[in-house]
Amino acid sequence: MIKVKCKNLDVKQIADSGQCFRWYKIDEYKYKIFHLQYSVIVSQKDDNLYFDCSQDEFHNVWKSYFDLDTDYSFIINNANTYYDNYLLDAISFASGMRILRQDYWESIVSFIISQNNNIPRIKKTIQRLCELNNNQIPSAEQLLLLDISKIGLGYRDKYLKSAAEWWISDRNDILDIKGVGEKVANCIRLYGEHDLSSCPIDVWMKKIINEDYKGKMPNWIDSEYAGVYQQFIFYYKRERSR
DNA sequence: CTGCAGGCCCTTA
DNA sequence: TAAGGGCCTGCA
Repeated sequence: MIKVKCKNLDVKQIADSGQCFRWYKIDEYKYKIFHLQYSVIVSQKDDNLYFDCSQDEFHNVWKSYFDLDTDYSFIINNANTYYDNYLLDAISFASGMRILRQDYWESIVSFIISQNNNIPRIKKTIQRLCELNNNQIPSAEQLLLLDISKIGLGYRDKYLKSAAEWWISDRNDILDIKGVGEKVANCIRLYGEHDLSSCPIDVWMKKIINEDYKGKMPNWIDSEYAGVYQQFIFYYKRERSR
């Protein structure tokens, strides 16, 4: 068991932020998390995180996954320069939010599935997809060989096949994938490439812009941390609307 | 029963 | 920076 002290990290906030779909809640502040070929049980008490894995695995895998080398207090302080009270309220509400460094291919698969979909079904579908492949996200090559027509993907099944073909043909513009538009592309850039300036504008963000920003784009939208600020606000809005 | 959930594709104008 | 209908599925 590894114990790590972490500032600006709240596993519950991350788990409920809609960026990851393979976290399984075991208990309050305790989750089983799958990433690549690894899985770990993580629990949190105050600023301490407990990882049920070896020192080596923590340093090679989970430290990076949780983005522990990024200084979120800097990103949070930088928000003061925008004089945006809604953003500052969201940050104080969700100061443990982080952008995980998820696998690029898994992000492509996950966020294609997420389109026009709800989180419980996204999670269920991804789990069934993994069950077809020894409880791991199938690689592009494996995906092309699998029958994915009966796991509840709906019309998105052909988009996943398109993504697999795109991957194998070694292209690089994700917008060439059928089923990837601007919103999904920005999710892939933010969560899969850790491009913190990418800011997915989904129906919730549109609602926030309309209701809380009077229809005007926030002035931090072109910031190098726009994706992180979006994550604070998205979580804040959704939690308060429950 | 309808409506809808963190969109995108495709047709049409 | 065009607009809008259709789309799989599960759940309220």
